[in-house]
Amino acid sequence: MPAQQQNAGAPRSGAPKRGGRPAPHPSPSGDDRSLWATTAIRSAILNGEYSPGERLVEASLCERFSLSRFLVRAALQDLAGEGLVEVQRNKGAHVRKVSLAEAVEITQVRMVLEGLVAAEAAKRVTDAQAAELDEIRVLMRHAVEASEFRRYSDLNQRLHNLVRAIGSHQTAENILARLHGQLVRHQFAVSMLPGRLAVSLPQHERIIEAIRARDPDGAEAAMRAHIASVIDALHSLAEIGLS
Amino acid sequence: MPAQQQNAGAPRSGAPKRGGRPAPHPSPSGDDRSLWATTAIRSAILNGEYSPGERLVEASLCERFSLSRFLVRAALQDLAGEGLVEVQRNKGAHVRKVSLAEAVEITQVRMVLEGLVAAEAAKRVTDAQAAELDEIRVLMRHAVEASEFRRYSDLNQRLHNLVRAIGSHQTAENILARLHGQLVRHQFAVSMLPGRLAVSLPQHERIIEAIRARDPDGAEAAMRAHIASVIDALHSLAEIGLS
DNA sequence: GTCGGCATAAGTGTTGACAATCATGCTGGC
DNA sequence: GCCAGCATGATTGTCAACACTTATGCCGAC
Repeated sequence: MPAQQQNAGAPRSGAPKRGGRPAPHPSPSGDDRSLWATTAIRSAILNGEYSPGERLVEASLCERFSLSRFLVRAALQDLAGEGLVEVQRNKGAHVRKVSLAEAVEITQVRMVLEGLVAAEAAKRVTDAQAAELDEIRVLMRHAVEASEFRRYSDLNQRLHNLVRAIGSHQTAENILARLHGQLVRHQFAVSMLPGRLAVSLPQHERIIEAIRARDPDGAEAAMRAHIASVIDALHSLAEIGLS
Repeated sequence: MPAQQQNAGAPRSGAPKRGGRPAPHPSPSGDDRSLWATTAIRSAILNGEYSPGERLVEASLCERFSLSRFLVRAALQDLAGEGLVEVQRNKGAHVRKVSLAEAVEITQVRMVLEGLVAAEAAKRVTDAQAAELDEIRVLMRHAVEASEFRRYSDLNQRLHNLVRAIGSHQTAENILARLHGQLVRHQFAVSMLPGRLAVSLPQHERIIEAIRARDPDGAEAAMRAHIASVIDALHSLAEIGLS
């Protein structure tokens, strides 16, 4: 994925040398270390152990994860394909830094894709799945009443995952998974905006209702309306100055 | 530059199962062979020189493109990330075979993404771009009147490219480019269906009109309607038995 | 004849070393 | 003091050889 803007960035004030990384060794060996290497580095990035723009030196990664350089390189190439890191020839790999404008673009794409998936879900939903949707709705209401941010956020994730599962659209799911990784950071900020919870709940309820009613167009519209409001929230983040 | 590496690669016994590949050497050397390797193998696949499901043996590719195994492997991994090839551990790489069901999924995703891009295009179109759109419309009409399939197909491509350019949506464009590569074969078959030309023209005209009228919702709807009809065509391909 | 098991070939996975390139600090002249 | 140019260290790019896995064909037992 070509980045539109190269941040030729001056070395930021942040510490280039970190005292010490966690250095976890849950399974440094095994049958398929290639897959594990990619997974390990990916989750390190997603957990924020490497910040956006930070350089990923192959030798350091080798040491930290007890991997050969071969595997590290393969993993970095994979992650570059996922849009999580960016590699420049002879310059090495960096954690990709997504600007707010890019975050908006990504969310727009999410909007239309999740809309598609929601429509498919409305066509295919089974009674059991409908019941599970309803269960999530109830739990969400309780979470909002109790103002439990964390719980609501988990339910939000669970709802979107369930909708994707019901929709069973491999192609869309793959792309969504890729995009999701690229803006974990931004999404977190959005969910923290004041009043977001109360705005979000009725939108989610409308999505659930449309799918339960097996109304594809309604489900797509509801999903798009929901994510459109996330985009608005992103823009207001820009005004506040966070990103 | 460096001493030209000779690929001592494959001293195997007579292995050419095929009469012979074209074996083009337009630029076997240069400054960045890594990128060239990926490009070369990709276009070989897209040109149909390797058919879906066919195995891509590293040594053969080395010989054919005069590349080291290292570069071939890197290229295959890249193409796997693009969804053009599929690699199985210890089993090697194959040209990915997209089933008709997958082609439908991909086209559905294209539908919503191109819809998004069309809407953006309607918001941003300049007068000069509007004029170019109109030019394409005129040429399309002439092509249909003369029943010039090939010319119409080119114009179709040109129109979609122009819309993407106007829309300026990097994220959507990247995904669309990836998806496009995955179904060049199917798309060709669709455009050959009888009557496709006459059906397609008014749809394209509606897209052009909506963008020229700076009507985002109309543009999105028109684009979606157009690609939805391509999906119908794909289904009818299934009935005929082609794929 | 056919089926299981072994020997061998074909092909991929991985490694360590070396070359090329980029970043950095130093020297010397002005 | 400042800048060009070189020496040097750090980091990535590439290779050729080797290790491992999977496929293929042969052989003998039944």
